[in-house]
Amino acid sequence: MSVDLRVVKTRERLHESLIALLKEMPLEKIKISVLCQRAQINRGTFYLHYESIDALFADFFEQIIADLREAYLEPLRTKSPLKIKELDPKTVRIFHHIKKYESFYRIVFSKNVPLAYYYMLLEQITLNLQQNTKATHVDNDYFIAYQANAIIGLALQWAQRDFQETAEELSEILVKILRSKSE
Amino acid sequence: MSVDLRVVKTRERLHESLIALLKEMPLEKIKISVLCQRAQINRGTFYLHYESIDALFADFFEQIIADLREAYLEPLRTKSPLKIKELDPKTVRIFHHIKKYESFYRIVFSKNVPLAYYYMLLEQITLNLQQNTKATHVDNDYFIAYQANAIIGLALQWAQRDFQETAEELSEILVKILRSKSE
DNA sequence: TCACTTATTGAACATCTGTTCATTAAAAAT
DNA sequence: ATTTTTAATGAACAGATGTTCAATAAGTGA
Repeated sequence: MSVDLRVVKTRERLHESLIALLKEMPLEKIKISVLCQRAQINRGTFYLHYESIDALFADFFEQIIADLREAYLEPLRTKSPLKIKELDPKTVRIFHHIKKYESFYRIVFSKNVPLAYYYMLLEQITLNLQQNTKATHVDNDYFIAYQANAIIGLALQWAQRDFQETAEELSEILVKILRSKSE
Repeated sequence: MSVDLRVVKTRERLHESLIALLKEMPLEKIKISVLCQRAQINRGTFYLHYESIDALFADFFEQIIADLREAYLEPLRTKSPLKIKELDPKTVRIFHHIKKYESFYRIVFSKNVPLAYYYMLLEQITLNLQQNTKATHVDNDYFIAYQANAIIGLALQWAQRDFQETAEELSEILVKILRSKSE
């Protein structure tokens, strides 16, 4: 009753093939036909599993987002919800996460890629913020959206600088910004 | 030495054709072949002007961004740079701008569209913020990136709510958020 | 092990893409 | 008004897409 082994193998081969090709060319240049050739998979079979290269990549990114979800749970074991004034840069996990998967986030943040990946990341950060903050504002959804996008904004800027700074430095910048407003 | 009339006409027809088709189907479903058929333009001619449907749309969006640039200059005629504490919701123009071009921003914020449009909007908001704020932070670029993306974040949330609120309400929410941090 | 279920295959098809090139025709320059 | 310039055309091409369908073979379950 579990998943058919053939399905598992096919998806595995497609995944491996994508990773291999990503080392040779940008995501948008990868053709389904070439991917399948490499993976030794019939092109028609590809469409039984994914509708596009982007959907295949989204499958990967889903796993990465899952890792972010778990990373966020870590600092919350100590105390929750966090208050800005007590916020220690060391409890901020997001930038370490991004650095860990830097090669993926270079793609996720690249111009020719669909906005869908941005939304996937945004959704997870939003969920994390919702759990960590009390609903103090009347317009809480907007407040959360503001914060979540602002954090991604730092990540975008970081990417634009080719990830020169360390994750710790980014965390400190975030904390500094958050504190600078409650002076 | 001005632009050849034929070029102007061709681009005009392509623009009109795109607008017409956007009323029938989402951007990503518009085929170059169909667009050219409608515009009575040879398909090869399309490629003399644009490399893709996305590039054609970007051409439109460029004009819209230009309108945003001008709209931002308006409240600055009174006093500059603005300070948060004096910030009046009526001086915030961004949400009126988005509401004005709502049908375009529904596309710009949609999942299957390239991130490039987001960056175009981000760049303009960033430029506007850079002009309106003094460089108080050491990490000023990050601070600006934080603010600019946060504002777009409000717009994204607004779009997700199908633009139910008025532009004034969004402006007030922004001002409220900015003030709530300097209490 | 054998019968069953179903994922994968290969071939074929219409459509769309991106490009080339000689020809035509529209606009600019004189 | 005529020449010159160059944008637009139409045809043709290889390659990629997305889909269908009967045949095959791999995996499941008894």
